[in-house]
Amino acid sequence: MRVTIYDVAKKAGVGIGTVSRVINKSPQISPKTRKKVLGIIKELNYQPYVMAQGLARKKTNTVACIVPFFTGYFYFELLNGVQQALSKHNYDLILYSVDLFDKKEDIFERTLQERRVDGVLLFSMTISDDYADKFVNKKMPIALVDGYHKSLDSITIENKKGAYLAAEHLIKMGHSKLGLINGNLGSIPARIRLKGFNDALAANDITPDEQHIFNVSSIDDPQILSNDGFNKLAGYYGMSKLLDLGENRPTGVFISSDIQAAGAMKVVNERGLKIPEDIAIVSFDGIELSEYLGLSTMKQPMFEMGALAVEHLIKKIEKRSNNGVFKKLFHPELVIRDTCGAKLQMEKILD
Amino acid sequence: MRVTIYDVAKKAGVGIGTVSRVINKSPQISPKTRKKVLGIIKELNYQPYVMAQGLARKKTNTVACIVPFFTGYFYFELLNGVQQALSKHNYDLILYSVDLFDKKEDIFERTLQERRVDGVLLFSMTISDDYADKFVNKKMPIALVDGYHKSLDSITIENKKGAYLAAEHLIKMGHSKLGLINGNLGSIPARIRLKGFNDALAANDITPDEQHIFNVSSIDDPQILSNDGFNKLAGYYGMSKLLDLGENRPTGVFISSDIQAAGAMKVVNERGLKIPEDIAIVSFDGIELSEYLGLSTMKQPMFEMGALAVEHLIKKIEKRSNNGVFKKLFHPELVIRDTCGAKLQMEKILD
DNA sequence: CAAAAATATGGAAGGGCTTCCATAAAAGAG
DNA sequence: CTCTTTTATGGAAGCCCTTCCATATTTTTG
Repeated sequence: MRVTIYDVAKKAGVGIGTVSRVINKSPQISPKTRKKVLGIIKELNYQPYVMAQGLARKKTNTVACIVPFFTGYFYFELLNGVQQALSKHNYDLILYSVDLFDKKEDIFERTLQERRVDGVLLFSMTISDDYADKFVNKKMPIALVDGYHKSLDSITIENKKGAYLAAEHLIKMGHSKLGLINGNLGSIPARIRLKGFNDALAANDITPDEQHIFNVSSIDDPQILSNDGFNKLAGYYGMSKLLDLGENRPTGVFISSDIQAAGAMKVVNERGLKIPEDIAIVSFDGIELSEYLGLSTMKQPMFEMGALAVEHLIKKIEKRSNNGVFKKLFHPELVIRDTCGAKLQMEKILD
Repeated sequence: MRVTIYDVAKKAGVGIGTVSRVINKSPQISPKTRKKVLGIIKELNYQPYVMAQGLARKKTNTVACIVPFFTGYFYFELLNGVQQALSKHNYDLILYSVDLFDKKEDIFERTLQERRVDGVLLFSMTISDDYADKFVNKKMPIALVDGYHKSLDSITIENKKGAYLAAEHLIKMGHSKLGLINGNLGSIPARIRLKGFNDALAANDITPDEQHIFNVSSIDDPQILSNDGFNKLAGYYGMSKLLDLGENRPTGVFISSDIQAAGAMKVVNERGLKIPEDIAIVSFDGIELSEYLGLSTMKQPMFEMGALAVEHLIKKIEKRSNNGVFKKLFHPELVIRDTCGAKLQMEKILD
């Protein structure tokens, strides 16, 4: 039979309320009693039963993370930050992976109703006004990471500035025929990155060439469209299109995610072209993969974003935060590796 | 106020027991009543409250996954299989990441006592006899994935055979100076892979050269030692040592994990050597990264391993399984990409 | 030293569900 | 149409906690 609070109370010769107060570190317990009860707890190896605590407190000490799992590594690093922050606060993490669109709403519905969790972390996904309202009305704390909704807390990255800096860097490297491989323009990051890209061109008096701008929206292959086009295949396909232009192809390409860049690099290699000599690349995200590939990329501080999201969410859960909508914007940082050509240029200068 | 089973019962004009039975798909409910109650449930948008269910049923419908998180991608793919299998059975996944050793035992203790979960999946970790007994005694189902304990269910990979095949492949490619970069020999996979490697050499009348065998155990840099040496840095360091041998270096190297291979490839490139021309590599694991790097590797069917682990665990949880200890051995499969030199050789032949 | 205030403790009620036992309704048998 | 069996339903008790209210104990104050 399980050891309950009653067993502890009886053995310690106190009431169950007292035991409960000891467990919950209530200040209004005499040191003597506390010590006695703590002794018995250890002796019986008692541990409170979370389900019962949850029922009584109406609190689960658990947070849901909804992650578009299939996409890969980006979330892994975020998750790491999240996990560490949560365990510091003694919260558990329930992981929901979403692949299909309707599954997302399913999970929203469940988290709102079942009350299995005290709060929700939503990664890289959109949320309809409808559900946003539901979360607000039901007072279920939610934070979007790498996603945006006007009435919800969100932690995002300066996408526009990132794209701007990436393009600017390529321009500084001497490229004037600039390409862009983007995700689905239906997604906000894709739209904003396009804007940043265009701004950089404009600021440098470069007229964008429509041919050099690829976005996944024109395609209807579901594999290419998955995850809003932020996938390997889309990168492969996009780069093929650019290379098909022959001499007209761009010489420097900004690719809106590392994962797309991985695919893009593959085609470039397959066609016998050299990176960065023939085509220079700067991408976006800064996942670990970029390091292995030698990708020059705009790095997002993912670990920090995950950790901050947790800190903030817990504040809301524990009502230690005002009720305003919290928005935090992180800045991406240009990490120069091999694909942008900066190192190569530097070597030449030094020679 | 929350919608409870009482609200539904009242509105439907039935008793709470009836509502409960409808929810739990009890057969002994007349179709008429079922329909009526189901209607009200939808109308009130009622959903049972998991904490209360958990308390009453003494069941949580949740499984804990204990993962050595920091290491990386290997677990990501396993997790994917796990997650999908779990959600099919309507179980939730609580993720515990372990970095420090004592944290592991902490989590064991908690899962055993708090009863927050119905079962545990332990990835790539050892478990002491002591804790193994505790799990058995407390009847808490647990399955080890990529780990072994005699009295617990486990799902593992044929490490010896995998290493054997990898080495054999290199030998077939014409290499006779074979190197090995291994993890910490304190870990079982590292020991077994060493054995497989040696067996392959013996079977082909090659005397192993001590100099060509690197294992992390001789080092005391904590970074290199982390995760039993299955990390990038260890690979980098190990390969440096082999390359330091100059003309004496091995021409073909079996590296016991993809992640180490990534580090190893980096040094090889830095030193201006070519893969596979100067050094051929076959590694182990088959994580997604290996694809990007063009690594020839022994692929573990990770998704399947994760999924099977779940299926099995749930059977145990739901008592649908006999009580024997379940052991399943998966077979790794050689995936030929660029680093082993097989493709290159093939091209030469075709020319 | 008594009265008032502050502090510590006991335990009933309540949280939302499942389940068992008792009872009511329906079906079958004679 | 009545009696027995089967099937369907109602609701109390129990799962293990927290919390509030009532009471007991200690400390402070005049």
